[in-house]
Formats: sequence, C-alpha cells, structure tokens
Amino acid sequence: MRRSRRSSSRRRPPGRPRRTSTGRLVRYADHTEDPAHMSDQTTPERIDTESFENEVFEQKQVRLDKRERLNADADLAGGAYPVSVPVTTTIPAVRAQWAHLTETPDSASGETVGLAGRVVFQRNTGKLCFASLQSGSGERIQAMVSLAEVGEESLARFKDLVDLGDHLFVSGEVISSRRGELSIMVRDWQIAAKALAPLPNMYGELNEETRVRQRYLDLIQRDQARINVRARAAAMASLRQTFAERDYIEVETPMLQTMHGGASARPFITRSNAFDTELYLRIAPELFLKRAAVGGLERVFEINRNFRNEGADSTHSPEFAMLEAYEAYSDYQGIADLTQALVQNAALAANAGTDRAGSHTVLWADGTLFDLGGDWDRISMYGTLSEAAGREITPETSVEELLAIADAEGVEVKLPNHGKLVEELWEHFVKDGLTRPTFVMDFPVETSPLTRHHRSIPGVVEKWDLYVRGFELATGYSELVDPVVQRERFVEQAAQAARGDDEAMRVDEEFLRALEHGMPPSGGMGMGIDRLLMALTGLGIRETILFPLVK
RNA sequence: GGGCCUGUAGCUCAGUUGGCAGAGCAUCGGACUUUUAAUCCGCGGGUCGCGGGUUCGAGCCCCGCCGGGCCCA
Repeated sequence: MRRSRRSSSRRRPPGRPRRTSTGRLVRYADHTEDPAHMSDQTTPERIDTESFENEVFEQKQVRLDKRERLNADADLAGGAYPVSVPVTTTIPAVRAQWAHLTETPDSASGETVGLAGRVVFQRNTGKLCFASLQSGSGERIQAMVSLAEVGEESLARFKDLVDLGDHLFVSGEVISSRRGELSIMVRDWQIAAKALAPLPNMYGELNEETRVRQRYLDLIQRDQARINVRARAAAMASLRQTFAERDYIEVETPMLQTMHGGASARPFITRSNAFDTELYLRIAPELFLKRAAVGGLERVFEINRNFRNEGADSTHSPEFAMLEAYEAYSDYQGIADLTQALVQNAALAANAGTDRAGSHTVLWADGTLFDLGGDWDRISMYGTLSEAAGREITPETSVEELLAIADAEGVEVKLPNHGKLVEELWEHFVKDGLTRPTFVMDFPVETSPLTRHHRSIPGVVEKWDLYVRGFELATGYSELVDPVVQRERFVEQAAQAARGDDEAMRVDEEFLRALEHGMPPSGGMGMGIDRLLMALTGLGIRETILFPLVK
C-alpha cells in the first residue's frame, strides 16, 4: 500500500533510485542525512509519494511512523533511539543465575532486573503480551507485559509501538511463566533502538547470498553464524598466545608496496597521489619480515591481510588473512613442529566450552569429526610421487619425460618446467589420497625461489606444504639467506616474467641489500588464517570470513 | 575462459502446455491474561533481476546484459 503524505519544508530533491540486492528499484527519503538528533525532535519527516514517487513498502512506513511517535513524546535523551537504557544485567547472566526457576513453573524470584535485547518473537494476546528478547550471543529470555502489572496505557503503547526486530529494554521481576519459561514480568519498558527494516523469518534459513551480503541478519538469525565468528576469534587469540609462549614478537609490515614479492601471485595495482606512482597491494609480507629478521627480530610473526588478484571460489578469496612467522636458528623441521603446535592449540581453543573440550578432534559443519591430534606424517614429494606413478621420478628426471607422463595422465601445465611438472603431477597422483594432516617435504627448486637448497639432496629445496582437508593449509621453509643465490633466483624469476608468467617475481634490490647485511639461518612459515578456520570448522571460505568481498 | 543451475511480495519459496501473480511467515484491522514458529476472523502488499524480441497474449519461449551458485579448465 502506498502512503501519500504532504511533505514539510524539508522536502528532498528526488534522489537517485536505490537498487536492492535483487536489483529492484526502491525510492525512499534518506533519513540518514538528517543532522541526527535535533531534527529527530523538531522536524516532521514525511515521505512524499505524490511528487517524487518516494516509495516505501508498508512495513517500513509503519515503523517510520512509530519512530516519529516515539520521538514526538520524548525528551532529547529518549525517543526511538535513546542515548542509553538503564540495564543492570544481561540476558545470559539472568539465564545463568535463575535457571533453576524453570524447574518450578509460575514461580517468582523477588529480584528486579533491567536488561535489553532484540525482539525476535512476539505473541500479543489481549491483556498479556509476550516477547522473546535475544542477546548478541543468541541467548533469549521472555518478557511478559501484563495489564495488571503495567496498566492500560503502557500495555496499549507496547502493542502499538513494539515491533519484531526492535531492541527493547525491560525492567521487572525475574519469574517463570506457567509453562516454566524463564521470563521478566515487566514493570517498565522502553524502546532501546527502533528497527525500521523488518526482521527476516527467524525460522528457516536465509538464502546463501543474503547470508553473505547481510551478515548482520545471518548473525541475528543463525546459531552457526555466531559460532563461526567466535571460533575464529578464539583461534586468532590462540595463535597469538602460542607465539607469545615462544617469545615471538608480532609486527605489522606494509600492505602498500612499490614492488610486490614474497609469493607467486598477481597483485592488485593502486595509485598514490602523494608519491605520484603506482603501488601494489601486497601479496605476501615475507620480504619485510625477513628485513626484520636481518635487523635482529629473531622470532617474528605477522597476522594480516594479503591481496591476490586471482579467482574467487570456495577456497580462494581475493583478500585473505595470512600468518607468517620466522625463527632464527630454526629450520623447516623446527618450523613444522611450531606449525603443528599452532594448529593443535587452535583446535583446543575452538573446542573450548564444547563437549570436545581438551580434545584435538574438531567438529565440521557436515558432522564429520576430524582428528588434528598426534604427530603428523612428513612425507617426501619425489618419493610419494614415484610410488604413485609407478616409476622413479627424481630432480634429474627430464622435462620431456615429465611432459610425457603429464600428457598420458591428461595433466595440463602452463609454461612447464621441471618444478611445475613435478608439483602438478604430485597433486594429480598423490594429493587427493591424503586424509590425515600431512607435511609434504622437499620441493623442486624452480618453484621456490625464496627457499634454501636441501642440505643433502641436490635439486630440491627444504620446503614443506601442510595439507589438511585436501587443501594447502600452510607452507614452511629453511629460508634462503645467501644474497648471491637469492639474486640468481630473482634473475631467473624475472626471466620467467619476461616470458609472460605474470605470477613470477621481480628483482627486489632493496630486499637484496638487506640480505647482504646477513640474515641468520632461519625457519619460516606461512599459513592461511581463513583456511585454518576451514580446517577447524569444515566450512567454505566465505563462511569463515565475516564480510567476504561480494560484487 | 567453457558448461549447467539460479534471480518472483519485507523473508523463505511455489508457479502446470504461453492464458487473471500464488503460499507460509511478516505487515495492517479485529478477538484473546500464560504464549513458545501462539491461535481464530478479515484486509492489503508485485518494475516476476535489467533490456530487447517472438506472440492476440510472456514469470514461462528466444537473444543480450547484470548478480549468485555448482562443475570443468
């Protein structure tokens, strides 16, 4: 239904039509442009549908009208959006303290509390109204508004002004209802914040796109959405604690870089007005963390965002959180020990407060129990590839021979060289067979330009990939610290870039200059934080990121 | 980049062979002092993602574009 109203003097010029997520055009008066509070109290804001076709669907118009009524009889501190409400406690605290009341229906505590929550269910009868209030944590408590307790006027106002989705403050006695529901028998109530947009159905699920685009609704509506956020926060805190226990220092290195490096990936390009130059969003923090290591930060880590201008799917996001850590006088074996501890401690943190507390076995969203405990296997890339392919494959195996195998197996490799072929073939033959978390050790040299050559096997580098749940969760190295070899590797990468490999690195003179001052022998590691959460929760990457990039 | 699926009311979704645009919840009006997705009675609410085309007639068929998902490379 369309409401037509005469506008007051503050009529806006016609705004551009807004487009909803489904593409539907909606026109409405933009109340957010009001100079907030004074206008709330003084200016009637009416939607004018006659001259400007500002259209607001009925449910929103009803709420806009209620907002005005709330503001009309309130002082500056109150109205539809009061500056504060006098809470004395929280919904979870009341539930915890008075849980026993539910065992004896229709009982009273004698205690008065003030609390607030979002109205998620409403059951209004003639002289007794029920509202379920939900806290941010998802816990609920029932408010009961009775004619006998609040009087006719307050009850009528409640029924008139309170909608599903509003934040509501109630003050009253903690009781249990006749059905045993823990409740507040309201004596005073107040809108804590008026919702103009209607709450989605609280049963059933939002569709996947709405869950991602309007995560706030997802968080209001779905337990798992709240659990995911908390699991991520717990895992992050756990990572930092594990590092702190080992005397690591956390640093933050540049995200805007004049030269991107530290990984094989295509960068986002942006522009600095001040420097009048192109800048890259970093693809990895590695080259700065190594500068830190040169400077004497012997145990250093960073948890922050990287940006890679590549495809987005269920395991890749253009921006993603990454952990990198470097430890002087360690190596790729030592850093594997650290990585296992980081992940296992994070699993403990994710399980804290569940029935799996103290266990390394995590529960995935599909119901699978996945054991991250124990010591994880460390297998050889060339060894397991040879075994699976049924023929000996070594760093000496020729490109021609590898290409023949690839062709026979239908494996395509862009710009093939020995290293890329071995890695692709390994993924083809071996990767999918891994079920337990596994370190895959000793990679070909071509694809690892920042890694030290193996101490005893020619042609391979001291690098591992950690596979969990079928994807690469982390990668670790004995770091290359020889500046002469590092320069040779950069030059080779630059040649590949010149041949059209836009993932190859460029020669980074500033980084080389730092290395020439001497970096201690070190183990280094990088881990995808989003992927860690995927391993802990069994979710897709868009579920582990609170607000994933959407077009 | 290719293939398949998908977009309809505030939310979740139906929509038959091309023939008046539907349901549940939500909203609006009414009844109800113990409800649990309350119930009962009644009324509204639509740029069918956008733009073309075919047709007497398009939510449906065809073409293009946009958004989303899955699979493949």
